[in-house]
Amino acid sequence: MNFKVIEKKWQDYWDEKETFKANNGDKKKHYYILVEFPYPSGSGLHVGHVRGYTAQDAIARMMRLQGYNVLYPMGWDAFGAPAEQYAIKNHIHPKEAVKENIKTFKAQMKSLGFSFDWSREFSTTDPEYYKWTQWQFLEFYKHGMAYKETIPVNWCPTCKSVLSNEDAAGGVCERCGSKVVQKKKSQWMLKMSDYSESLLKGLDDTNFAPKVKLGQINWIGKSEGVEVDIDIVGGGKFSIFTTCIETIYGITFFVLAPDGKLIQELMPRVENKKEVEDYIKETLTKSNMDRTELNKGKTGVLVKGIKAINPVNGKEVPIFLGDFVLGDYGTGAVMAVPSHDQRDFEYAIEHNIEMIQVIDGKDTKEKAYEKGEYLESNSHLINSGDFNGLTVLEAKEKITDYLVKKGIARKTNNYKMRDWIFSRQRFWGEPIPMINCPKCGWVPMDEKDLPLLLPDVAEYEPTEDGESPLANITEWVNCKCPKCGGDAKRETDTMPNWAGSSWYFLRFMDPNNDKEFASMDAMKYWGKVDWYNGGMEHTARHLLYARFWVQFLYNIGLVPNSEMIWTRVSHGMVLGPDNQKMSKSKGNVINPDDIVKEYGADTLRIYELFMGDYQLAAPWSTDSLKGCKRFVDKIIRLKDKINDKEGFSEDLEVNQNKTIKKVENDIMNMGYNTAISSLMILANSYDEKESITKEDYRLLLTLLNPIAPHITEELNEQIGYKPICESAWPVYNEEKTIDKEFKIGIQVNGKLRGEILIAKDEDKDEIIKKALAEANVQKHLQYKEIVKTIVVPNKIVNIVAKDTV
RNA sequence: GCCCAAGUGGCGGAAUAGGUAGACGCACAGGACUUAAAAUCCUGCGAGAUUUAAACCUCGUGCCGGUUCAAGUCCGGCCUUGGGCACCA
Repeated sequence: MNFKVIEKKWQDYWDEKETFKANNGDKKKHYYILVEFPYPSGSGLHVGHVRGYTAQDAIARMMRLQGYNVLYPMGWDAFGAPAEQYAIKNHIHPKEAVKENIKTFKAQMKSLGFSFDWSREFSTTDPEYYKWTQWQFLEFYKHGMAYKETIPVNWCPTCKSVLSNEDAAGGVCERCGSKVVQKKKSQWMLKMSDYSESLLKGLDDTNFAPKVKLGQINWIGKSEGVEVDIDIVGGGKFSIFTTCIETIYGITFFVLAPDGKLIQELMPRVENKKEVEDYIKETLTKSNMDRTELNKGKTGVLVKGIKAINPVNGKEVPIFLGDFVLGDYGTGAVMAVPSHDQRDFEYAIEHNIEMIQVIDGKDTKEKAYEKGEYLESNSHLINSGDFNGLTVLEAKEKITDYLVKKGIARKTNNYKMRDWIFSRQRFWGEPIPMINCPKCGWVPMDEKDLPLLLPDVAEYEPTEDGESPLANITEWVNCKCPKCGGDAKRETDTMPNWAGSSWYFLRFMDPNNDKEFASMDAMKYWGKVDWYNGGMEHTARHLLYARFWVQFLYNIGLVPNSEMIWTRVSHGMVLGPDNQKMSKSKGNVINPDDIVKEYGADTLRIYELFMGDYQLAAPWSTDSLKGCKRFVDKIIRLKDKINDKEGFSEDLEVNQNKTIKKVENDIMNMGYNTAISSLMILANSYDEKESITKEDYRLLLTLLNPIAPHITEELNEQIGYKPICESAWPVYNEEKTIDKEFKIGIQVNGKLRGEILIAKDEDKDEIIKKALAEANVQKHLQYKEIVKTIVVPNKIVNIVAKDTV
């Protein structure tokens, strides 16, 4: 059988009949299945994409047969640096490059038979789409959620672009791998930090996989603590934030952030100005990553001439600068308690500072006695004035109360999550629709003028000084102020590629709407995305950005729910045959096109789901793939066994019912590999028989159809049925999923000593009688007295016996 | 350093709620069919002791201990690998 012909035939059939079109407002039960839309890179679809799409496709296809109105859409996340880099490298316009790449991707997806509703396809680079991304940005601006600020940002000298903290992870540019440096730049920011608590709480309204939720929680990084005012000897004060107020009596120094405002204010009083200024300068050359590198020395400098006062005991202690304290986290100043914080401990040793132990229970000469440890043992306070003898937990509360009453402290929460740096000095992004007027300042564009199109130019490489390529295009930059009508200039920065992907799942619900980004009716009809799948690498930031975006839209009344994604799961990577991450440099990349050509789409689909636990990484094995090909061949061969009997074969009934149940449950629980294995078992049981009925055969085809849709449709047609995609999913009978007779194990003292055949739900006494009659069981009971007999219904018998002597 | 996940045959991996460990597939070996090969079919396949053979027995799910009639699964303590976050106070 020629799979190339068959696959094409059915793909055309589905296209023609619009089999996978989802209808807004349909009275059927509805279900929204989403996979992350890809960035259409020049290298084409990856076998990793195929794994995720196939899994979601299996759910979509099965649920359609079960009578659901399923929305399974696909689109393109085509803005962003990689598209621009690719275009620069290959000397074509990014618009053209993206168009080409989308064509390739789409053809590849079609060749794999994914049941996407192509009528809803769009790209984030379509003006009809990014018009709404810009419109939403204006909403952020109008609600005070977007602002411009000059901040030190992560700067990639190679890409000549600013990167978000997230993009600069590891001190290295995510895109090109160059070392990231710090640079001051005026940037558009979104006030994401306002949503810290709400993004945390919102997780309760989702059904994300636990590890996904945890990823969100860790990223938000809430810590509850106390902010305390610290007086400076001779006037002035500053605040510190601590989560360990119980150790306040142990303060032996304070550390200020070298890049903070505080040290600048204190500078006139500093005695060793030169030393301090040098240290500040040195710090500013380092990225946050360098500064927070664990294994480096604890650099710092004593600020001479200024001392601070410990508010609980009036003790005067020195102030240091240390680059491990960051200016933009907390208050930019910390209290240091070397006896109870390892980092402070090392700093104290390095700079020869005294230590005071204030919690009992462990020696602190070699190593700090830290929070994790002392909280667990709930030790007592020492050297802490009136609070001596209290347990750590009591002290935490009492000391906080005391300071709050005194009016010098406040209970506060700190979050690691910062505002979202929303500017990119790039050509290939959504232009930010803001106008800078010399008279009126920043003025938002009138929304009726949206979309603000990217100019059609030949030059789109970044400028040397790091300004966006748009800055060079004067005819585009120069404009009139919407407010006063005077000469003004456009913002030349563009949005990050995270922007378009933060709301695309809303657009899929109503993709052709030219009045609004999506109608409330459409969003209410579909509700939340029922099932969202993507790579683990996107579960932290993309998901967080998208949730933030949605929560904001909800707060201004534009979407019906504060969370628009119900279940989020992630799949494991497909590794190369060498068990390493696939990469061109390692030469271990498998191209799905080659596999489709040689083995067919169905075989590839089966293999990608059969290769292992869906949520874990699995290495590619062409040998195993061949095994799946053999399975497909076996399915084809089974057709020759069809006899002319009506209905189902009686002796297959239990196995068939079992398999329907298992396939259904497994697909909904991401147990694709075991679903396939149970289908193999069913196929094997058919194969053992002399002949099977048409109905038997059709059942197997239907069950396999969500995973291998082409060949099953073809065989189904050949035996004279209407297409599976227009038929119903079989319903199993729970009663018939269990054999009438089966074997159970007999144990003596927990060790397996025999097997007996029992009837389903057989009488306990009868089972024991049978068990005791087994020769080997008797042998092991010799010279023993039976103490207890445990019968687990339909599972196992365990006879507990002890020696009679 | 912190957080998360995972460690089961030669390999990928199975094992609803603690109940016969190794399903299913791959690889390998032997056999059948064939002029031959491919394809297909049959048999074997965790380690070990014993035996003509089988039955049977012992050990076995990263390591050490525990709970239980019964542990891959639960508890305590480690080790290793992968991923995430990282001097976040």
